[in-house]
Amino acid sequence: MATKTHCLTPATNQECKVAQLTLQDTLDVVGGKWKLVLISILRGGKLKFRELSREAGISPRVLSKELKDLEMHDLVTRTVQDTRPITVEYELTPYSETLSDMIIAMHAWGKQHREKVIHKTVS
Amino acid sequence: MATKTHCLTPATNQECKVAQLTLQDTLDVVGGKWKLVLISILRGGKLKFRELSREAGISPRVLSKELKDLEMHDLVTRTVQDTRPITVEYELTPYSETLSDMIIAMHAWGKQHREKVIHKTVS
DNA sequence: CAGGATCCCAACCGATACTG
DNA sequence: CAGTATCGGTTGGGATCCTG
Repeated sequence: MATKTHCLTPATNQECKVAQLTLQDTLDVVGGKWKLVLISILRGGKLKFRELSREAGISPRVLSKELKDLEMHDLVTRTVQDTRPITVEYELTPYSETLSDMIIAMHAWGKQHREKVIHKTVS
Repeated sequence: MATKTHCLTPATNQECKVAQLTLQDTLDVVGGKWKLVLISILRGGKLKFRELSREAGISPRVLSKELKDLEMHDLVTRTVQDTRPITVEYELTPYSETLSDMIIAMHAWGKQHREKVIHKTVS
């Protein structure tokens, strides 16, 4: 095949494959319907389980799973408060800040895209 | 407000909600398992349906659906070639370039994250 | 309140076979 | 080759109830 492939950086097909896998790594960690939304919400500060559930509009069962995943990837911390009844606070880790560029880019794109769609619809 | 795009400091709940919806808009368009991978692959140049299927490791049925979605959002073009048998080429639109920042950020994060995980595992 | 257990439905997705 | 149709497995996720 014609190897005029041009990925993110000029590269061989091999490197293209690697780039693809790298992208998929990212999607494995923060892909899906909720993870980035939750992280985005937590950027506003720590929240309790229930608050988070309400903010995101996500059921407890799914939220619980998502938070476990995020915790496993060192993106959020889970802290049990010694109250009565107990409450649990979730907070972003310093490591989660590495996602900032991505989130900002996605947010910017969504905004831009919405405006484009509106233009198209109106015209 | 132009400086801080996120609700870190004193932002209203309203603005947080809007930010969340904007992020979800993006996820609606390019979220899921395949869309960004396909776009990433097509950055290497136009490809025929089968080539794309092989490159991504995606079944024809799913690929067909994904491409329709992408085409609908003006991210790829579908061009029928007058060959025998006919072939169809898929190519990124100029508009798809607006996703560059996002894809680059995601790629960079995946790379960085993999290295971090390796460190953790080794240590 | 946190979050696990259960039930159940819908979407997703892969494999394969088939048609133009 | 491009793409659809069919089937069947897997996953996602909402609702509800339940316990510590």
